[in-house]
Amino acid sequence: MSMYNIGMSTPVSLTKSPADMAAIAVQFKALGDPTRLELVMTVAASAGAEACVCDMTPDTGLTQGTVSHHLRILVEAGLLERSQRGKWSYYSLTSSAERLLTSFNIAIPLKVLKKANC
Amino acid sequence: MSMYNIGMSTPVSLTKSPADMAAIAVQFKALGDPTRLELVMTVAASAGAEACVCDMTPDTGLTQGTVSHHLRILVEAGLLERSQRGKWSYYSLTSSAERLLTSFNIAIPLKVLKKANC
DNA sequence: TCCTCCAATTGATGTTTATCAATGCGTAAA
DNA sequence: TTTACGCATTGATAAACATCAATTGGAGGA
Repeated sequence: MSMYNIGMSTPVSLTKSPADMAAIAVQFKALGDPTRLELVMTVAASAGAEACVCDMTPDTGLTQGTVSHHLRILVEAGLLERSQRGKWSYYSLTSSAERLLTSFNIAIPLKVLKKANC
Repeated sequence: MSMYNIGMSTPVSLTKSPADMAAIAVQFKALGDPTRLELVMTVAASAGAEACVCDMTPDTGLTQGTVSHHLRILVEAGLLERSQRGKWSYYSLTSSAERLLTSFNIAIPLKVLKKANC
């Protein structure tokens, strides 16, 4: 594994393959739209950590079709999962999205906060 | 600070203001382009943690003007800094970008890896 | 079976974006 | 003061994207 420098000469190892980087770029791109970032936050903030389209649509001010379109992009990026129950589609965070949000300190699991003195 | 659930009912606190979220979306968007992600990685991997346009242009296969365009977007997103010395423009990571890459395990400072048993 | 409801899909449209070729702007060397 | 070099900027163009209105597709309920 090759070594490089980052910032003030702190040694680092670059650990991702080109395919990994491409997948990461797709996730970045998916979260780069304010509407989609809001949707992900809404899911994270929902009771049971899942939300259906009819819950999310009013907040956005967009049409149902557009929200559905954004949710599909988030699913294809590997950030949301879809599960249908009856007439409703429920979206929840993938573990990948959870790690991502936690890493960016956007949503911080309390058990991590409690370990802060580690 | 309001409380929510994430994943398997793990309690979390959402800590970012709308303005923060907008800025984060801009950074996600900037990194959502494969060329720009590559540019950031190139800077991170360069000796002295900085690179000039003439170094980065050949790798991308794009024209100099296009690379300059992407670098400007990264600067405006707060991910890169520009410093001119003589005829050359050197780009380096902002502390924001360093934290971001580290958080995503794209580039892992070794001193963090050594703390892995924490 | 028919009707209602939720969500996905389609087609169209205006906007944004990535890209190039060409030009302009400093800086330093000749 | 020319000349050469590195980089930013501009204008144009084609592709990608966000959005809406309308339609389609399932899943229950009447």
